[in-house]
Amino acid sequence: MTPSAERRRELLSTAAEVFAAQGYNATTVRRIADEAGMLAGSLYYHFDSKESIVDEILSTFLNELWAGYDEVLDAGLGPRETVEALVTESFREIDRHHAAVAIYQKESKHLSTQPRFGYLTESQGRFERAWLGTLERGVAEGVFRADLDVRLAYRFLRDTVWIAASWYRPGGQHSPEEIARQYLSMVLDGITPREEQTGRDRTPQETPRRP
Amino acid sequence: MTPSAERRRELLSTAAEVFAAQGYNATTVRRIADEAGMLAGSLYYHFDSKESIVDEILSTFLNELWAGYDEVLDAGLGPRETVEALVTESFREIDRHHAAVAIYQKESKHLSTQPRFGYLTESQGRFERAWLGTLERGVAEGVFRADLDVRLAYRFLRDTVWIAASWYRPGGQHSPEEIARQYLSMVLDGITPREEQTGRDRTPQETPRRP
Amino acid sequence: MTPSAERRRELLSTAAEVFAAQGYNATTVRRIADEAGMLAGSLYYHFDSKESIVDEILSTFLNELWAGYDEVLDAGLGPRETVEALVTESFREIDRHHAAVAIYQKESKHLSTQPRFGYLTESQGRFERAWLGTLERGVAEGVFRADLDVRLAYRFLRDTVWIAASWYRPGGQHSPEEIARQYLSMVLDGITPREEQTGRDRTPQETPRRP
Amino acid sequence: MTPSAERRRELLSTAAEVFAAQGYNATTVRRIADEAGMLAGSLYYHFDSKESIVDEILSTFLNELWAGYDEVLDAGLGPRETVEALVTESFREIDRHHAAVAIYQKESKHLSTQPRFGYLTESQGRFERAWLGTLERGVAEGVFRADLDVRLAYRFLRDTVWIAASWYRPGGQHSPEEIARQYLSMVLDGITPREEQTGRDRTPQETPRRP
DNA sequence: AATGAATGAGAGTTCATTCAT
DNA sequence: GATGAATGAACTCTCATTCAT
Repeated sequence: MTPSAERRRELLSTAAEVFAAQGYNATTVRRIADEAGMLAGSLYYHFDSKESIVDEILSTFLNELWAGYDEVLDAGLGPRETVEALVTESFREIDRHHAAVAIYQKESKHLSTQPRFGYLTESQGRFERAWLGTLERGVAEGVFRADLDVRLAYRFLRDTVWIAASWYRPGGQHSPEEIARQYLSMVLDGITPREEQTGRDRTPQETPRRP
Repeated sequence: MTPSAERRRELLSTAAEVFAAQGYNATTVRRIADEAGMLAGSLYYHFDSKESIVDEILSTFLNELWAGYDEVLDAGLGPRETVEALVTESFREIDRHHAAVAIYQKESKHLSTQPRFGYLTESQGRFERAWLGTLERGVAEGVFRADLDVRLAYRFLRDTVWIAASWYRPGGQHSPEEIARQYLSMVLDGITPREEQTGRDRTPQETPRRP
Repeated sequence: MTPSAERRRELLSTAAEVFAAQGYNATTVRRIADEAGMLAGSLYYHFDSKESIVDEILSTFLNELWAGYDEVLDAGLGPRETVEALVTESFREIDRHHAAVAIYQKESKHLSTQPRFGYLTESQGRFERAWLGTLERGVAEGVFRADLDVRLAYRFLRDTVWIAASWYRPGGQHSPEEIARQYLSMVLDGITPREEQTGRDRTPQETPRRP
Repeated sequence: MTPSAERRRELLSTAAEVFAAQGYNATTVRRIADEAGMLAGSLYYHFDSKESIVDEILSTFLNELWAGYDEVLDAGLGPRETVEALVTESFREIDRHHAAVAIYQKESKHLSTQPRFGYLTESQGRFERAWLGTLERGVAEGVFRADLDVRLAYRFLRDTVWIAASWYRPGGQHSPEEIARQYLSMVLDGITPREEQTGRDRTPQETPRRP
């Protein structure tokens, strides 16, 4: 990585942190520059515009996210295992890119109205297809409840996972895998006890962290 | 209701709609005024500032919300029934004040840093106590799973419900009670089938709409 | 005086008080209306504009002022007695119209640039001629010091008198005549003792208040 | 002096000129910017607000003024000489900072109500103590007339001197020292001739300009 | 006579952006 | 690579004024 690219990455990381904390609109480019130890004008040596900064933050994040997702989706897992793997992968992304995820969560609806951010809408579509497909397959195979409103369940799962970015802080007491397991146990089995439940064999297994 | 108060309510409703759609910061008072069919300056005959508009939107909403919540919390219900009633009440509030809820969801973190919006923080505290208490009681009584991480479950339930305001549109095909029932069935029983499940008696009953 | 004219006079008095206290520009017509117990718009039933309010305040004041001044100037007094009478008359005007005087003092320079307030400039001219003439006559007659820079002395006297409006409050411990006597003693005799001074016969006599 | 500080000084000087000519409230920042050859927004690169501009103008002026006054007050002069030196110093300040003095004269009453301008009130207090003390000392020592109402004389001297800023223009035919001499001769000896007056020895001497 | 609601011009201020140095 | 100074559009808000009632 060239030194220039390294600086760029630093700046993007700083900007993401500020955007996540204050919101895109409420964040001034001056504030970002302050945080990076330079003057507002100097940022324009590195980036075209404020917009192109979020753009790069979000697209970088989504590229990585889909690399992980596609690996899961192409692995030929069953519906339940797919759900478990997608959720776990999501919490890992929150762990690694929590600022980008928070921005994505808060601003994507607003930003996606602009052509430049068309990929947000596109990504949302892939998202929807992946989840809906998995859920429908699970219902068909009897792995998920027959009376499930899959569209509602899709929104439920989607929101449930990403909203965690609003409170999750990396380095806390729970690893992303731990949080994923807890979430999955609630979503898959519910918060009320299952009488016949033996525990171990129904609770989602820990997915090993990839190297 | 005096015509003046009626006009005020109309304007607040218009403003709430715009705030919810575009975000507080991204919304100009000109836009609100446009939508209300007047000039930007004219808004200031009715309100002190843009801030006092959101303030009134949010505090009105929270007052109504807590009226409903308190009724539930004071009813002496069991933990499971309390959760059901709170979730149902929440979806009703989303139905009635979907714009206010969306604003609350998106902006309260940011706004609550200002003293004027201290009641947001306060409300969040009451919220947390009500939910945590109910969950803990449920675990103690064996109504909820013993291995539940209640703090995590609290966040899960809280966010899961409110985030629905971001996609819920009143007058759609599902009534708030219907959506609440579906959500509750996922949260309480999970999305995987329960072998011994008799269905009817474990699925949350429809809570009758209050007159 | 018709009741309408009476109300008008009240409003003008109220307005003058506020203008004097806060300055013309800094005073909002709403503030005046508040003070008068009505709404801002209602003032426009009585007056054409904010400007016409000051206009009426100032022109009324100046008319009365010049009535008094002209009486003095036409009385055929000597220069010293003329100065004494003008100063005394001025302090009486400050006593009666202290608000108008304060406005005149603070705003006339600014207002007189507008054609509508041409009479302010005109009045200032008459003022200057009256004072300068009196001073020159006094110097010629040996009543005032021969080395006097009359233009400087004119400004000195003019400012010295009117500036008192900025701190004078009617009903205080000194009557206008008393203040006039003190001022005149400073201006005419200076603040250092005159060796041969017998006091009584050199201190300006109290001018009897007109009925 | 750095070029930046120099620019700042220029802008302050321009602003002071406009404030003095039109009054603080009546002056728009657009007008100041015009006069400075820039756009309104550009002023905010140099200053926080319109208020902070007057603030800097007034506080800079008062600092310099009190430097001069304190030198006089600490010099151990007699009361008459102190009055002469203070008046002379004042006219020099009017000469150097005529715009700031005019602003001080017109706006300080209004501005001093704000906490930020508390130093105006404070300065007025020091002013009062300095003048009153000197006058009282003079009366006690027999240098000033025994029948002097010192509070009245204080106001008289204070206002008389500063009001001159409203008409004084630097570079006119009279030097500040010349005007001070004339003023002092009126104030100390009065405008009527003193029979026994020897002239030279009682007229205030020209105070040499400090290097 | 007065109200209530609005107008519209313009105020102070913010901020993304530019560019010569 | 970064600075310092500026731009210009847009923003929130103020206020004198209007007018139907």
